[in-house]
Amino acid sequence: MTSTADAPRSPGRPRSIRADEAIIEATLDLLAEGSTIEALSIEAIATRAGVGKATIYRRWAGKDALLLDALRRLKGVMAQPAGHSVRDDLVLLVGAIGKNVDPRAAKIMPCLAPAVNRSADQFQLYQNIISPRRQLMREVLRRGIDEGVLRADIDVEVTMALLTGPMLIQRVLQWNPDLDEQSLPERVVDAVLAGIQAR
Amino acid sequence: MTSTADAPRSPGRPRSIRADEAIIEATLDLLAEGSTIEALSIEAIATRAGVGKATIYRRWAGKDALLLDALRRLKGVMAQPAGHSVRDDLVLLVGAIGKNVDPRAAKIMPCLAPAVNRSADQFQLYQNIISPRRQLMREVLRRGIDEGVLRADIDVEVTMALLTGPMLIQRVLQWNPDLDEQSLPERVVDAVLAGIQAR
DNA sequence: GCGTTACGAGTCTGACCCGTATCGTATTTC
DNA sequence: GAAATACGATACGGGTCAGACTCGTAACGC
Repeated sequence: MTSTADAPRSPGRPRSIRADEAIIEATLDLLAEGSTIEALSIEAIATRAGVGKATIYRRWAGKDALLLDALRRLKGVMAQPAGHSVRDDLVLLVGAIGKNVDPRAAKIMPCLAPAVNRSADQFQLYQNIISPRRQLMREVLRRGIDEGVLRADIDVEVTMALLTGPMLIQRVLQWNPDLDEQSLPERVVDAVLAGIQAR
Repeated sequence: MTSTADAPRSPGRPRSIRADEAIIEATLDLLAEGSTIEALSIEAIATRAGVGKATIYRRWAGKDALLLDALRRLKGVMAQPAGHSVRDDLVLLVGAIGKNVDPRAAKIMPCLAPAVNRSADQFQLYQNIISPRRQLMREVLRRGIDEGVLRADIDVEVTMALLTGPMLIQRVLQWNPDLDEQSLPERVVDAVLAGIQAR
């Protein structure tokens, strides 16, 4: 991002904040409506935002830079576990997967899958977004171990994948159309807690 | 697909099977090399296949139809569980996730994530590929219940998501770069079997 | 050999897009 | 009010691509 630096003082008309907002919003809207990342054109964004193309190029170097900013805007606030019950905290965190504050996020996420694997930048962006969330879950699991609610010999990293994976493939890929998405967090957490082996 | 119908008998030169193959192969190659679905152009495919554009349009109505056929070709043979140990069968099935006979499949799969959510056709194609695999896993789980190895009260559908999800997000999204992909199937299966709750 | 169809290669029109430049106008500082 | 910079709109050259088409040639049935 270039604008709103600590600017000593510049002459001339200042950049419109409304234009900034409109451009970002238009980008996210178009993505959420089904445009894929590369089908997204600056021209379409400008039209949608009611803005001249030059206004976009004045702020960002190109589509990639704009996308980076737009997606950053999307990640929103992380869910905050209450800290009482380990199970309830896990249900909260699992339920928050792929469910950002911004409802457009759910539609946009699948589009990122290809980008994540092809561009190191996008991969880093993705990791930057999810690694603090992983950390949050890691802490809850560690707390569970400390409190004796969870076994001490579990593999925390694998457990995180166990909790996250089912939710993610369901939200991003609609992996199994017969699975009820709403009750899934609870059922996943309880299944992981209990295990499936007869005993 | 249009060719190789039960054709009563047609005059003129028959369609070249080699061209059919070359076009499909070129399509898969280009996808595996990093082209996204929509960046893929008929022109590029024709050039890569050493084929005229008309030869492609003579067989398929457009890019979508061609892609549908190409991806169908990709799904390959399903892993076949041995049927001795439920755990070993599950490890085999989980290990086979996203690991098709065709090595290009792993590179291509992430590209499909956006398509799956935007086109009903692509969604159906995806479900057609994975639902028999889900069925295979379902049968193993049911067998485990019958044999008393697994508890009778488990939710089979959720358990499948539990086993599949972690592997899929790791292979498709590189969700957690620190997770060792090779040992993951075993660790996932064992964790799901045992559960994580202290007891 | 003749009609038919396919072949690879290439051409052509019409979209669409990028990134830059140039309008006339609006908003700011000095 | 003058200089500077922003604005939306639009035009531009350069590029890629879809699809339909045209070549001259090749392979088949009769």
